[in-house]
Amino acid sequence: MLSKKTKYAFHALTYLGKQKEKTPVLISEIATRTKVPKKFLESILLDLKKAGILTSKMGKGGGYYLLRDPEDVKLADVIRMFNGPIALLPCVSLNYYEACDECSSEATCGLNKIMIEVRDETLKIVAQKSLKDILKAEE
Amino acid sequence: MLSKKTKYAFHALTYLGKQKEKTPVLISEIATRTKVPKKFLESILLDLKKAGILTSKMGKGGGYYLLRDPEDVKLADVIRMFNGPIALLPCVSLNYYEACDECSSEATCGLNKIMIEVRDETLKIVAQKSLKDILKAEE
DNA sequence: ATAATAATCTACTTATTCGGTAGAATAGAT
DNA sequence: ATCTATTCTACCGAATAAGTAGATTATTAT
Repeated sequence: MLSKKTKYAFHALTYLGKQKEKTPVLISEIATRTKVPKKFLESILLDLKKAGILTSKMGKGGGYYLLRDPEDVKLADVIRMFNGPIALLPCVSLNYYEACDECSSEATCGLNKIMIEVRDETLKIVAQKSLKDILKAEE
Repeated sequence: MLSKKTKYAFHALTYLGKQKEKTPVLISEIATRTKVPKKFLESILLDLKKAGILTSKMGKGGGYYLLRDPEDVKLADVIRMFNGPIALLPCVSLNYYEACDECSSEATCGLNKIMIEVRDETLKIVAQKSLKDILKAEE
């Protein structure tokens, strides 16, 4: 399951992606409209900024807005950032690989093989679909 | 990611599935051979017994053994039992469904639609593959 | 300059889950 | 009876997730 943080990140990104103008949107506006707790949202937006997906402007007239093109914000980026591995086991993860303590060899582990299948099918969707696809599906 | 408990359950089931004879196997044997902490393994085996996948015999010569045919132990059964939902969001789960607090309507939620895709692809593998497939892949 | 605005940073708190342990109770075999 | 081995109840510590509070810093308008 995705953490609430991850889900909230998607909600916030979707809200920002819907804006016609690329003018800054207040944290508090995003919070009330997406129903995400404001203070919790703050740290999420900050992470998205550090990742170069959003940027912000301080002071009056400030707020957050999308920096990257929605097409270039892949679901996998957001999931990895807030949720960690996409694979179901560390020994099958591309970005967070860790050897299995129990298995003597991955080559002969049946579970390993099947979990690679699951990973690949999930990645097929999640690494190709982007914020743009979410926005398109909302129309 | 799957919890260690889930992974351990698969290891134990695989070990039992490999037994030629259907004679009871000691918890301690399963523990040492699969490298799963014995006491933790106990509770896992107990859950598998309650689910009707394993059964046990007490006293001398006792232990655990498979009750169900390996083909009838789907990966999805084990994952749901120890890890919960297979879907990535509650609003997309078949067995653990919960409405989304933030979304006004699932019909118009773009994230929801994509996560249904992910769920279906994962289920395609995990609800069809069984312990038998794990065992086969080990050979 | 200064006041108002709004993001940023630091540091908690609280709840939940995970991984694991201890020990008593119970049942079966000899 | 006694030994063996499973079952059951309850607990513990650590990590993580979720959320809160308040001070600080940067920007803009007046």
